[in-house]
Amino acid sequence: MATPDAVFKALADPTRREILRLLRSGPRSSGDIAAQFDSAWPTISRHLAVLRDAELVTAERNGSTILYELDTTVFQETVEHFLNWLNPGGSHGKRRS
Amino acid sequence: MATPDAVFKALADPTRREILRLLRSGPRSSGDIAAQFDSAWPTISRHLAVLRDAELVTAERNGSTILYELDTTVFQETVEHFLNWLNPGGSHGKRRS
DNA sequence: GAGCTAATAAGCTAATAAGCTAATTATTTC
DNA sequence: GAAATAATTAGCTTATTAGCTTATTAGCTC
Repeated sequence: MATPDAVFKALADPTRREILRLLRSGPRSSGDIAAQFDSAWPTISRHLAVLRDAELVTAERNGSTILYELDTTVFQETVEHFLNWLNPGGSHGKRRS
Repeated sequence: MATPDAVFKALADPTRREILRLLRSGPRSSGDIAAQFDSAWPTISRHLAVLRDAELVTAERNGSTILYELDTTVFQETVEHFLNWLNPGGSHGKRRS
């Protein structure tokens, strides 16, 4: 399992969140993703590595390209766990002691 | 509203998450919080400032001390918003419902 | 106001992370 | 195997952040 550190840190960058958003519509290749941004290709590649480490995306080679795919399970588990951890007895809605 | 940047960045540090955990049991003074950690007092004070900026805690002066209190609403809103944003058609609460 | 305590701000150092360009590793194609 | 394309890794620079120590602000007590 990815650590909360890795997950939250990965999400703290707007470019990376934008990459995740881009992947909502389906898997895309690294180059395809990089083409959507102004940053240089290697820069996006490194962002993708951070997202991979955090297990927010999965990468799979498909012939000559590598397809990245959104995976929200780790995020959801991290958040759920963290909410329970923060507010053990409580409701999930609003804080209400 | 605190930006997602601020919220996720604040949560990316284990010391800060531990501070939040500590505040589950109720409001505490800065000094009281700092006493629970090995780090120097000003260091914890700065972590608290980061948490304040992210609106994950609220600070209220109470006589000579300042009381910090956990506030989970921003976190919950950020996460909820982000999940919807990520997974527009999908379920929000629990994955697989 | 002087003295005391609680907390933050300022200033510094070391480590981490983002961005670039150039070089390297895979994979397909000829 | 050489050439071409896709993607990552390496190396560098700059900016941010965590940690410390010292200095300053805010409130209380006398």
